[in-house]
Amino acid sequence: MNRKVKLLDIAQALGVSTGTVHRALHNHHGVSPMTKARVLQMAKTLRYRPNLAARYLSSKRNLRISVNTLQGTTSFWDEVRAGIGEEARALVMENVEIEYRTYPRLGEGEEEAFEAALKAEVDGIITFPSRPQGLHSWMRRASRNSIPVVCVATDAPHTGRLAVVSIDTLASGSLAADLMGSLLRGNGKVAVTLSALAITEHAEKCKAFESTLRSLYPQMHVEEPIEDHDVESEAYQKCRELFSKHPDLSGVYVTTEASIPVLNAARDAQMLDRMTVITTDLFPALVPEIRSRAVAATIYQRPRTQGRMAFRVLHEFVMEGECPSYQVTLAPHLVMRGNLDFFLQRQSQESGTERSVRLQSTSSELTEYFG
Amino acid sequence: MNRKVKLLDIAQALGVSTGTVHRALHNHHGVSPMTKARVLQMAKTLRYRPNLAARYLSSKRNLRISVNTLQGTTSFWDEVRAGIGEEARALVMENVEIEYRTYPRLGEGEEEAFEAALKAEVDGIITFPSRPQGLHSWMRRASRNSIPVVCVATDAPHTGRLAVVSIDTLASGSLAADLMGSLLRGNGKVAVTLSALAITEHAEKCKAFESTLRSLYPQMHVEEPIEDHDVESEAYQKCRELFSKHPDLSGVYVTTEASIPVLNAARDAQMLDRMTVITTDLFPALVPEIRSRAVAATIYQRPRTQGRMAFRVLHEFVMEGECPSYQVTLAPHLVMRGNLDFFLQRQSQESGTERSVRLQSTSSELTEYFG
DNA sequence: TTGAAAGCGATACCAG
DNA sequence: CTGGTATCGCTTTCAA
Repeated sequence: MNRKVKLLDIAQALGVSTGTVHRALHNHHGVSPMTKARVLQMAKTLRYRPNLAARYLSSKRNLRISVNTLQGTTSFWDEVRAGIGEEARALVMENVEIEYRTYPRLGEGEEEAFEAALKAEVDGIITFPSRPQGLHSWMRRASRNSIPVVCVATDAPHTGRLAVVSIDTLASGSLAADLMGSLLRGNGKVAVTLSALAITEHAEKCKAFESTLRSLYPQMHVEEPIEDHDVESEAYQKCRELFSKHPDLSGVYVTTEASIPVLNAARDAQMLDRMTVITTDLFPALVPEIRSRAVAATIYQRPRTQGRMAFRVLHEFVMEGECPSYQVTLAPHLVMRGNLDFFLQRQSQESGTERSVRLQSTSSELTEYFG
Repeated sequence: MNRKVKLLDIAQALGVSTGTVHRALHNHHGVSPMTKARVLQMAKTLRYRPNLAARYLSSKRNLRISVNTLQGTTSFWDEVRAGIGEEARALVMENVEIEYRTYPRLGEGEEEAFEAALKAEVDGIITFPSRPQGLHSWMRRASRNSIPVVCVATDAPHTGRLAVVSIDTLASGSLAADLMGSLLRGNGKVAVTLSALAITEHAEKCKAFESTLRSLYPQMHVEEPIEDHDVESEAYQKCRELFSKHPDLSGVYVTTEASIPVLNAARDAQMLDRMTVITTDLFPALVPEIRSRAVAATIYQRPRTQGRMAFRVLHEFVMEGECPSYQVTLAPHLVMRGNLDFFLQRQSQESGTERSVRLQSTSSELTEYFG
């Protein structure tokens, strides 16, 4: 293995200066197309790769990235933001500023937040595209201005986004189906609730659930999915209707965070104790329901890890000019009463800022890492 | 936030040179105790933290770390090694040499491997302490020579090791118990197999399984654990005995990789189809068993992630002088027939070296990251 | 035991 | 458009 090739090598090979090489490589203005092409070519044949330490050391500029997410109405987005912050601290030392822009409800103010980020000329955006249609033109504009955008939790297709980080919907839905089927021993009628079929993520989970159930437990039956449009009362009402129409229903899979109204509906219909409920995410109100076995299991979407990955991907792209992966899909965790404490403990553990410092240096909490 | 404090700041504050400060900070020889103390003190009051980029850039030295693991008899250790390699490539650019030392069987040759690593004067060791007792004195010696050791998969207590990376045994055992209990609807007699009760990791899983089952499903009964001492024939024989003694056994939880002999024993005893089997790990021979539902679920121990984390922790310590966490425990993944393909796809996917390169630069596969 | 100074490789100027 | 060069903070070597 020869010595690493550096800017000077390619400069000398071409009889130009390192400055020129640098400008060519970063397509800065003021390089003749001719020399630029030659530099690019030579860089490739020499297999040049930049020394990141040197770049970081000499670079004055500091990254500004905007994190556009839902306000902390639920713990999910708080965790995502925490993950982003942790990874930022772990990966780089200073030179990264994170600007949080939050919006109060799904689709409410997210376009404004995105626009604000663009106006502020940030170097990158991490966003939860709750209404991809509305965001579409903004994201395309970002793409045109070559501002990288990473989606978390949900994808926004055809927007030129750099990457998505999300839980694998297929694995989620299929796991829920298999678990449901085996808990019910392959018999019975079950239902699925989701926010809206128009949301890719939910539709995919639902489809995976149905198809897995159909293929692995052919005797079981899945009712038409319930759309709650993220409105609690709607979820409650529609479930009540469902339950009265199907008093023999034996299971429900809630693909969204909105499991509480479903549980309440089942409880009020006095059907809860003979039903197997599988939910999504993990938040305080769900804990007692899991403990009491009202919820058989919940599919934990690892928000902290999603945040970490989103930052990591974005950072790697901005700093190194390359995206490690355009689609990061995580395996969901299954939480049941048995291992519930394990997850709760982690959540609380990382809220604190306990640190173990040996010498002097930065610190990063790795305990829940990859949780 | 003031400008970052650097070596020069400390030096000027003390009226010495940066060289002296550097030597004091790294307790190199040739610094008077007096100045050393002053430097250390000043560094602390000034809250000095080294600039890692600068350090990396100027440092000639390259890290050598030894990875001592079991030979690739099973896919588990291959995956662990792969994870280590990936993280090494992702985290640093060159300057890290990994020396793999493998031993053929549990406890066989691992002391020699460790000794060899010490002799080679590596900067750090990642090891699977299959027989902690035997390794004990070697590890203490490493500790005395301040060579950091990170354990993977199993801990080696009281050895002065820097950190452990492992799957949370409690979460594993409890999840298995809860799943077993709910699949069997809270009734029946079940058994646990393990390698040996002397191995902490196995004993913990077993204990967690028993206690969770007892508390959540008090009507169920757990037989005495079966110790197979990592010998396939022993596992098979003991299971045959178990099955003939308890023809009404309705479930088995295999806490180790040795699930195949258990399944064969159950099959030969013609009890497999009325038993619920929960296994550990995921390897080729297990795949058809999961597909055929001979195995209800397997607890995946995320070897690749364990490897990544082990490297990450070690690297962070060696480079930055501080350990992010002395105990990294990962949540296990539950794999059932429904989500099996998801995991298989990942495994194969990462074996390949598919890369997506945008500009020029290093690449790291993040797809399974945090898998 | 200490100080002074030469790099490390890329960035960002200022001249030409 | 291009070349030259100071600079980033730390490590390391050579003198003193």
